[in-house]
Amino acid sequence: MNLLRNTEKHLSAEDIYIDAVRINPSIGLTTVYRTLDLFSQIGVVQKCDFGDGRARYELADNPLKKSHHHHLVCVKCKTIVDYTDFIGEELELMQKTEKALSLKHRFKIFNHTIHFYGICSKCRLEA
Amino acid sequence: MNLLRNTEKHLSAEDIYIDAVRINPSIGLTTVYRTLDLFSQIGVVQKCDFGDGRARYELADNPLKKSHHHHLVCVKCKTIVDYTDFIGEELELMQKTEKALSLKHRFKIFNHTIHFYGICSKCRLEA
DNA sequence: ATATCTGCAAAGTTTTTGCCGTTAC
DNA sequence: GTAACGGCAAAAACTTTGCAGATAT
Repeated sequence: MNLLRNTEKHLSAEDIYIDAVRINPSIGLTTVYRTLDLFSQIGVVQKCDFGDGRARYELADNPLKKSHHHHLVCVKCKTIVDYTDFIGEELELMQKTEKALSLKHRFKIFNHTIHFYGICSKCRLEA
Repeated sequence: MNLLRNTEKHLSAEDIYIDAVRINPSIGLTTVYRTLDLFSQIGVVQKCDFGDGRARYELADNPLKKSHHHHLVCVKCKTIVDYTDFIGEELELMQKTEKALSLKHRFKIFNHTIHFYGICSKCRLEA
């Protein structure tokens, strides 16, 4: 039961497990972790750690596709906002950097993430 | 006992705890976590999750300083390589993006990270 | 028949919480 | 005296592992 991770985005392993059980009620959480780990190692899925102790997963979009986006994280309440501003310019720089790093460190690179960290307006007022 | 996180970089909470105990043997791991959490919320320390289940911490350098760097992560063996290529160009783009995001989402942004994900040469050969 | 896949339960790790004594103002 | 800090032990949360049965080649 492998073909099901075309769901949404920012899903925790448990979210995915819940979805998966709806499709195949006999699936186990272990399998979800194993599959996710495999997928992230071959670059199909991007594992994201936002610092809340729970890993999130999303489809590893090709940076050329318009779904390509990055994240803005509130370090207090852990809210995650997706953004797509300046993605064109970002892509250019990232491709250049990726190329340089691939050569220099002999990595096969298949993805990248950008996180901005800050405090959202709600948390700033509450403090 | 707060003034001690001027150590090196990519330290796990436990690494820091071990260092801290050397300075003040009565300190507890809890305090390390509490202090680190506090520091990361005010932007003094950058909490980094590289996907190995253990959070790392490093001094949140001002992006203008030359210590500013980003990371290249092997998704297999979790090796982390620091890089500083194209940091000048990156900075320009990041500042522009940061400004746009601050306004649009009313965040107070104080840091950003860029991660490239791939497979290192060692792991590629072993597979 | 052999190798791979899977679920369950148990174990492991890392991080957080509750409680209470101590320190600071 | 009251509030903030800090440590210890216990708890919690997430993820991984061992094992045995099932599936596929």
